[in-house]
Amino acid sequence: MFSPLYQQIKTLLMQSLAAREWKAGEMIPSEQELAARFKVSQGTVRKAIDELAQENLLTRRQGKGTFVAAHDEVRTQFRFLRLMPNEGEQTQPASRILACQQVRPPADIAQQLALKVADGSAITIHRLLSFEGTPAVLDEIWLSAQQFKGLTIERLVQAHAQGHAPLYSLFEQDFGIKMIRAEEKIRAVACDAATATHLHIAVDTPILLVERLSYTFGDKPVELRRGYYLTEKHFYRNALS
Amino acid sequence: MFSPLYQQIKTLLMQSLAAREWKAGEMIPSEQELAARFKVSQGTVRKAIDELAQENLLTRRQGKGTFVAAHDEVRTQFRFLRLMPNEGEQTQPASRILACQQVRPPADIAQQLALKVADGSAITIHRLLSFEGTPAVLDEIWLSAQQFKGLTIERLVQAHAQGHAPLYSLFEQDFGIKMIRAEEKIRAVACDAATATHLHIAVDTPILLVERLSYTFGDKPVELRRGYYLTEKHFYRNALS
DNA sequence: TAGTGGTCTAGACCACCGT
DNA sequence: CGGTGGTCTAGACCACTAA
Repeated sequence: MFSPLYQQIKTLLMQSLAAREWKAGEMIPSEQELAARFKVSQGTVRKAIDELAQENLLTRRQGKGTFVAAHDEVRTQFRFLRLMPNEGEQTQPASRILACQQVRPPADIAQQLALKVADGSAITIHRLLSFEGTPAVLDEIWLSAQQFKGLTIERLVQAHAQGHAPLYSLFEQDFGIKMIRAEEKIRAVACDAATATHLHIAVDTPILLVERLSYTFGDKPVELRRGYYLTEKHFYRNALS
Repeated sequence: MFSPLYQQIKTLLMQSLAAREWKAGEMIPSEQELAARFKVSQGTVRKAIDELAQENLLTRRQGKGTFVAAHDEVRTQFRFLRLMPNEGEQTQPASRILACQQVRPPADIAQQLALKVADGSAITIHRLLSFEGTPAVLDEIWLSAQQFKGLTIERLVQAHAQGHAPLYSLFEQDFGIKMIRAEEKIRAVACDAATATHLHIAVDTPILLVERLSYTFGDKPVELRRGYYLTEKHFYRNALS
C-alpha cells in the first residue's frame, strides 16, 4: 500500500488534534516548525493542513497562523443548523432546555451510539428552539452518559445564560468532544400530540423529522438527535454542489 | 484588487468550459500544454485544475488525463438525487414522463428563472419516479422555452428509452446546458389531491416538498423544480461536513 | 520589522495507464 | 515505452498581521 507523505502527516496532525495536544481556538505550530518536526518540506505540511482546513478541523488566518477550529466561531455558527426563514436573514434562535435526564436508552438508539442498554447509560436532552418568540424546532438529543458525565440541566441552563449558544461548543469545551461531521435523514411526518403542544401547532400538522447522527474523531458516533422542524415560516436549506 | 495567478487561470478555464471549447466527457489539454499556453508553471495550472475538480467541473484520472465532468458518470449519479431507501442500497429509479408542455409561467416561477411572463415562454415537465414499482417522487420541472427549444415529451420518452436516465445528462448533451450547482429548500407539507393520486397515497399524507433552483455557468438559474417526496420507505439524506 | 500564511517557480521522481 | 497526473523538494517572493 502506497500512502503519500502528506497523508501520513495529515494523519499525525489529526491524531494530535484528537489527543487535544492543541485546544479548540488555539494556534498550532507554524508550517516551518511542523516541517522541521516531521522532516519534510513546507509544501508537504502545507498540503496536509490544506485538507484539514477543508474539513473544518483547522482554520488558516493569513499573517497570524493556523488555528484549531472551534464550534463557537461565526463561520461555524450555521454549519449544523440549516433552518432559514422564508424571508429575511438567518438569525440566532433562542433555546429553552425542557429536560435533561440520565436514562436507559431504547434499543435502536443504544445501537446507533454503541451504548449498552442499561439504566443510566444514556443522557437525553429535550429542548425547544424559537425564532423571534415563535417555536420552530423541538430537539430530542441522546448522548453517552459515560462521555458526558456530569451533564445536568443546571449546567446546560447556566452555559446557555453565559451566551454559550451552540450546544456543540459546550460539548467541545467542557467535555473535550468535538463533533466533526454528521449525517442527517430527513422525512415528513405528522406531528404527534406532545410535539404539537411544544410547537404550538395542531396535531397532525406535517413537520420535518430530521434525524442526525454526529461523529467525532475516528468516525465514532457520539450524538443522536431527532429534530422536529416546523416549516411554515422556515425551510431546511441545502446546497448541492 | 489582487488576484492570484491560479485564480485567473481558473477563470480562463471556466470560460472555456462555458464556451464548450471541450465537450462533456472529453479530455482537456495536459497540464504541461496548458502551462505552456498560459505561460505559467505546471504547479499554477495544477492548482487551478484542482479547484475545478473539487467543484465537479473537471475529473482527474491518473495516467489518462483531465476530463470535462459529465452528468452521466457513476460518480455524479446521485449527486442531485438524495433519496435513500430506509433499508438496503440506493437504486436507480424508474422514470415516467407524465407531461411536457410549453406554457405561460406563473409569476413566481418566471421571476426566479428570469423569464418573461408570456404565453409559451416556459416549458413544464411532470414526471414520476418509482423505486421497485412504488411511486416515490412527483416532480414538476420548469425551464426556459428559449433555452430548451424543441424539448417535447416524445424527445424525453425517447431519451429515456435510450437509457438516458438522468435528465441533466439530456440537458447537457442535447441542449449544451450543464447544471453545476443547485440550492434546495425543503419543507413538510400535506399532500394535495392530484399528488396523492400519482403517489398512490391518501390526501393530507405528510410529504417532503423539495424546491430546487439549479444554476449553470455564471450563476445563471436555468431550472426550477418542485419535488414531492414520499418518505415512508425512503429518506432525504444529507451529510453535514 | 519580524513572523505568519499565500503564491509561484523549476525540476526531480513516482504511480498509473495504454500501446 | 511514453504520456498523463501525483508527490516532493528548495527556494524566492508577496500579502497580511501585530508589535
